[in-house]
Amino acid sequence: MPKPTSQRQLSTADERRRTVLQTAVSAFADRGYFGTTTTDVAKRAGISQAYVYRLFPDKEALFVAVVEHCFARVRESLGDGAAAAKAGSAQEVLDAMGNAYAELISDRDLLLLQLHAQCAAAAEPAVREVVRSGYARLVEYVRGVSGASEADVQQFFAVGMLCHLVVALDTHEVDAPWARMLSDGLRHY
Amino acid sequence: MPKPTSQRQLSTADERRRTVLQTAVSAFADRGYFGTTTTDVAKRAGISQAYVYRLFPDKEALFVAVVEHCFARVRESLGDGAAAAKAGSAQEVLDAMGNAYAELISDRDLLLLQLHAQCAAAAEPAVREVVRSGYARLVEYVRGVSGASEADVQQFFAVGMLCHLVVALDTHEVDAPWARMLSDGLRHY
DNA sequence: CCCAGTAGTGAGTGGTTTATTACTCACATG
DNA sequence: CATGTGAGTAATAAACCACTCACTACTGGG
Repeated sequence: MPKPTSQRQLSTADERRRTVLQTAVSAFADRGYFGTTTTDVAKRAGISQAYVYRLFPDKEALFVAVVEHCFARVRESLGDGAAAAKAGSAQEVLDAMGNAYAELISDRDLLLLQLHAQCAAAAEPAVREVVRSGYARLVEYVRGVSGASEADVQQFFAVGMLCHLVVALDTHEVDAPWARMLSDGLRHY
Repeated sequence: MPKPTSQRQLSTADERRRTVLQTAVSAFADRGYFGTTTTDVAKRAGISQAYVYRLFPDKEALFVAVVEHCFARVRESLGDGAAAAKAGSAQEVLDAMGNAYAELISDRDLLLLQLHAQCAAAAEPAVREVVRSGYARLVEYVRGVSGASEADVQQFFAVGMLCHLVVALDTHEVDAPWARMLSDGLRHY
């Protein structure tokens, strides 16, 4: 969509790929891998649908790249949290990372994409692979940097999964005991 | 698919609706709401695609019915677990229910459908509604029958969500520390 | 100034998908 | 055995989707 009047700024393909990756997060966050069309992704990125196929070989590769990008952001955010509690006890480090994660996923799209990636992982081998290796990195990092027990690390991820549920259901807009029970103590911004 | 040779057994529409509901669980379990076609559902049920639309007004209503059916089965299985530990402490009742749930979801399809329902809940209001009320019933039932603290009930569901992750990723076929850390102590059959 | 290479698009193609319609067949009842 | 009703389907409409290709527009280097 070149604007004929203003001076045009062509990006390099690499730059464009990065911006498409970012905007594709919110595209896929809505309806997941199967429910999102490449046209949706193109529209959000402000490019033509055809150009999506110049930047990525096919829809699956695009989705995989988006998922990987999200895992990288999560990993980065956990790192920030850990850095903020470097000298603390194992539990303090876990808390700090939980906090950082909570802040990160105040961007609802990012969390929903994690959830959709998990769903698509069950159906598409390529997605399963990237989600597995994503969680592998996260689990090993959390265990290593916190020094917490395996059980505590497991608990840490269990609570993370609970976050996915409460965000997907938007329980905080439900005023009922069951909703409060599920989301109690989970930080959100 | 009437076999012209053998004598034909027509079902009533209600019977048929029930069998379609059951077989549709495994159809939707593979690729979720958006990734599964009504033809897939029809094939598994052994009826024509057109007849799916006689039995259910549209795809969304079908999916909602399937989700509701699954929640009913989960609720039932928790009830069985609770009955088996009627006189026990709160924690014993929770454990018994966890066990019953683990046994129930040794049927992988049932668990995957829960996961896909959660994903679709984020996009489709009708699905969100049924998933919300499904979890509402489960949470309130677990809380009531076990008498456990709110924190313990929350923990119970957090572990349930962790089950969704390890099944979606098939971690038990991955031989690595991170996979064992996530799935350790989770019963499976 | 020209030209090679890259950014980017319009206009499709072939295959699918949801949903409808018009129809056939089975069966119970009087 | 005529007939009404519900079970079930084949065929298709209409929209949509992943992916392709031929093409134009911009830009930097010689």
